[in-house]
Amino acid sequence: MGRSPCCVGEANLKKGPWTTEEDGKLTEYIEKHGEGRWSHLPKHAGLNRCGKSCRLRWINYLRPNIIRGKFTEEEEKLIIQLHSVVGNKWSTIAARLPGRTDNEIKNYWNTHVRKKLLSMGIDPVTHRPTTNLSSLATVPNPLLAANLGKALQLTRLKLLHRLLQLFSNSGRSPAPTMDASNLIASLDPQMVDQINVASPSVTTFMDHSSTPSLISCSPANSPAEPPLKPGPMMSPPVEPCCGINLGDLDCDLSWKDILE
DNA sequence: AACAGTCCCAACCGCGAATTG
DNA sequence: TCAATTCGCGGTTGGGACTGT
Repeated sequence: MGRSPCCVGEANLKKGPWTTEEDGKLTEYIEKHGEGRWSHLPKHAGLNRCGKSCRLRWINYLRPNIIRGKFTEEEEKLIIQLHSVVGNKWSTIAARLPGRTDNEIKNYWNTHVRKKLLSMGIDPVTHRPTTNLSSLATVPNPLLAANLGKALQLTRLKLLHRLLQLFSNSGRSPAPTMDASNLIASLDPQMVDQINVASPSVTTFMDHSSTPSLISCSPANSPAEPPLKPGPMMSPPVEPCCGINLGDLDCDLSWKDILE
């Protein structure tokens, strides 16, 4: 059903950063009465704030046992691993990182991990090697950007070559993937000529207009804790396409494999 | 020192789910 | 059963801190 915006009609409610006095009032009230009934809390605690704002302040900042400061390597690894399973379910991820809040993890992801993965050529959404040049272009490192040109051309070529090998091995005509035609279009024409010598069917990609999605593999390892429900970012069970099990195909196409 | 650009994070917003009456 | 209310979540933003020129 949803609801109207929080605290609509409540005039003059304070917004913005909390003062130490407000923090004190909120902490004192919750220590006395416990969490919950957030909509009534501000009135009873003597705060001129929206209940929602109080809840957020408590959960993300005032609650005891909150760990503040830099994330450890172990935490970062765990976040990446969990994200690959559940996607942007920050609260689910936070539940497995004691002392960390969903907001903190979300911020950390958006400011650090995302960029780190992109700079490694990994799509932070799918956790797969990215072939999307626009996402690579967002990598802030100018050195990386400067070196991208030739390296990317080579990488695209290898990726295409590998795809073609897989398709030809299957005995089927190549069904273009989401980015295959874009890859071709972005290639240096001379390079396309070169791969045409080795794999004349490359340019047949260009004639296709349909664009099936690339497939993600299920994560190889999941936490030992109760099984996590994959989030919406995870691909549905892999369906055979053109008689090929694309799941297997995609698993075979690891980034390392492509580059080597 | 001054300014511009970028980074980072606390807090806000709006939505759907869950609960209540 | 259903509308109203409350809660919790994920996306987004504002502005202070930091860095480079």
